[in-house]
Amino acid sequence: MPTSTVEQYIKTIYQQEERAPRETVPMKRLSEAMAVTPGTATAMVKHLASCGLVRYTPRKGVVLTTEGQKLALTMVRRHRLIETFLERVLQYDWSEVHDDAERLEHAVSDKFIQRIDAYLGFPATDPHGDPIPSADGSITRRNVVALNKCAPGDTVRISRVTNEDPAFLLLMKEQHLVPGTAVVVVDISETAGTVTVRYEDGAAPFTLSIATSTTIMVERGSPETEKL
Amino acid sequence: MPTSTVEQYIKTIYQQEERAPRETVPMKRLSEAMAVTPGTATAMVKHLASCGLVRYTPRKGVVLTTEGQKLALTMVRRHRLIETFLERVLQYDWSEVHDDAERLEHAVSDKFIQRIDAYLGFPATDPHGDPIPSADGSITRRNVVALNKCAPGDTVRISRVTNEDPAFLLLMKEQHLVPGTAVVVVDISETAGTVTVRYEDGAAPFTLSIATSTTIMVERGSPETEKL
DNA sequence: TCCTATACTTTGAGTACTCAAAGTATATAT
DNA sequence: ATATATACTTTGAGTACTCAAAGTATAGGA
Repeated sequence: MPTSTVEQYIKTIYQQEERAPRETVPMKRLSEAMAVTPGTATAMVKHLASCGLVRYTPRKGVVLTTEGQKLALTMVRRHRLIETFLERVLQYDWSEVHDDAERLEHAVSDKFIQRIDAYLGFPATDPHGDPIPSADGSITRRNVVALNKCAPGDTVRISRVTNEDPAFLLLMKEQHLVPGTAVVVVDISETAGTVTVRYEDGAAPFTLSIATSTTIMVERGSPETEKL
Repeated sequence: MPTSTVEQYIKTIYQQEERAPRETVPMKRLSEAMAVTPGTATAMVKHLASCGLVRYTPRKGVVLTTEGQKLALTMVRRHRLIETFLERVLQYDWSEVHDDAERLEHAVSDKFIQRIDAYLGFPATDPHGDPIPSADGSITRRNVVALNKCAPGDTVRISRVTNEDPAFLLLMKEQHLVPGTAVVVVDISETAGTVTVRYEDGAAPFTLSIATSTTIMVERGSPETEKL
């Protein structure tokens, strides 16, 4: 039985690997993501290696083993199902779900997760559009790009919002920039560092920084095109 | 912020005080209830006293302070609301709810509890008939007696089942001996050590031991009488 | 009154984390 | 080739628990 601290480290390493695939995760990034000192991260990583959850190369970094990936996907599944449950059933706003899910995911049983999965009708994604791994650990990755990688004129549909900042999520909801919404890219200005989008229904256009737009993942192609 | 270990000790002391009111809880009972060695209980109790949660008299025992009672009632409220939620929403059997609730109660936020309370329609009791303390810590105690304290011929309604053994709870459900059910006491035999009850609808009577019958709390008076 | 069983406390040590601070390796710039 | 910044590791110590085992107080029986 892994402790909840171990679960949290493994999940964090998974998220760091996701952000930069095919690279080892260095101690600096891990310790910052876990909000601990580098020495603590080193000590923990040695322990994780002795448990067979990661492969650790001193002064290089760490990668998850197959077993580590399995545990990570279990935790991601728990986290995302709990987030979905909090939003859909207990009326949390999508900006509020993260912290509570972070604490609950280490306390729930497999039975609890199975039951909320069934209660929610086996959802494919959480409120942020993140895919929910299945019980056997498989995860479907959709073909998405960051909003800032689109070209002016593109019609795109918002698929995921990976930024967890509650204030940002609140703003996004106000502007209806949530998974499922279709928008047209009006302008991307490297000079101003901004991205402007407009809505198909003709509402006032909205501008955000390129930095934050990297956290908005979209599917290319208008909804109409896909229907063909 | 109390740790979940502290929360668990306080809740356990509360339950022991409930079982024998107006007495201090000795270390032996506490250490057994917590499944730790007596030395561990002594050390912890000193810590709880230094936090102002209990009053501790060496070699006598421990009593909750007002602050300790407040924390205990918070934990009892959480536990019972979670149990109710697991049974009513996630389709757990009442014999299964305890263990999951025991782990979740230390991980949930106040907001989570508020939302569950509202979602369930502010229930007064949990699946075992135990009263759920309100958010301000008040608890309504109904006037109940143990089944073995009744007299043959009494018509009683089951109010609480304080035995947590899953096998026992499963049997009780099979026999419809759950909170709300009205039964007539047929016979109490001190010699045989048994209590026999029959159902008002004429189903076959059921016999259980006096020892287990002490965990079944009932209200005296037939439902008809109460309607007057 | 003394004796003994029992309950209780104390002590020393171990686990699973954490940090601060000192020491070491490495990439890069000069 | 050497210096330096940075990343990283090691060490020593602290917190919050836990147990085993040794020592102490107390109630009740002889």
